[in-house]
Amino acid sequence: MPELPEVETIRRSLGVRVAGRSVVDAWSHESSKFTPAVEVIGATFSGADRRGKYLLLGLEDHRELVIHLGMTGQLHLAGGATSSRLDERDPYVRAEWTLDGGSDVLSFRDVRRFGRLRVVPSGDYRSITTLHQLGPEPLGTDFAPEAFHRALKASNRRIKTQLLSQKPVAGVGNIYADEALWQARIYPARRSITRAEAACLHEAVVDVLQRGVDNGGTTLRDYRTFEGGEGDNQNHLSCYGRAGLPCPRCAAQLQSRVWDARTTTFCPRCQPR
DNA sequence: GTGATAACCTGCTCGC
DNA sequence: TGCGAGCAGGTTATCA
Repeated sequence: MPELPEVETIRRSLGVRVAGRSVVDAWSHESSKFTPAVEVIGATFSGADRRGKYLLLGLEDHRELVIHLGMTGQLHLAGGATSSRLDERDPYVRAEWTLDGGSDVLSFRDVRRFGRLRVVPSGDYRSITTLHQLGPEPLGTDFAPEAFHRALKASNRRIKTQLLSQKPVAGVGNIYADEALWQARIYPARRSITRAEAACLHEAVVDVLQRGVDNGGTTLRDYRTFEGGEGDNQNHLSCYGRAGLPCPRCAAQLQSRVWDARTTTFCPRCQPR
């Protein structure tokens, strides 16, 4: 499932491929999650940016095409204009944009339809609540340990649930939350942490996300890079998805539990209550 | 305002 | 072999 490293990996490839290209035609699935795709017909892409897990495709008419990949979203640029025949279209493609020249098609494929598209005025995210209220970028200079601790203290929810809320910090999903909490030795269901623990978690969040970016993202099932390849970070995970296996740090058996409808893997010895 | 929970969605795995 | 149940999880809506 695309989290910050996966979206960033896609952004880096996508930006250089679509900048300066105009959209001459578009198609969308009938769901209102995807119909905004056709609003960009006639516009020209200016580049690709990212906030948290949101991909922001700038348009030269001062708008942005905001893409959330959800659980299974994939973006792909294909040559050869293969999209015109409805009966030949991949049944899981939810939107397509035909670029100038007519031979290149940018497609958004999303098997489980958890993804969504939106077109907004540049920088105006008020209509997208989560994006509007998004916490600081973890790999940017605004993400500071003190503010992170204050944000975590502001709520009584479980620490992991708070990380997934995107408010204390942007871009963390289930995989990197488990990895960061394991690295920081913090029990995921804790409802408060000390300043020192928050500083440790801050460092772990930055570390696991940067490692994810460096490894091209984590491919467990659906995630693919813009070129269609797999990431490599799944080969570097210490905790997520390893329930029943020995902890790489202390060899205790990693455990799995469900909190707030999210499966969480943790080490009962390294991450005590 | 806050926290918890259900719903959305479909492929895959597992047990019978 | 085939079928049904359960699971995966990011975001949004709803309820207490």
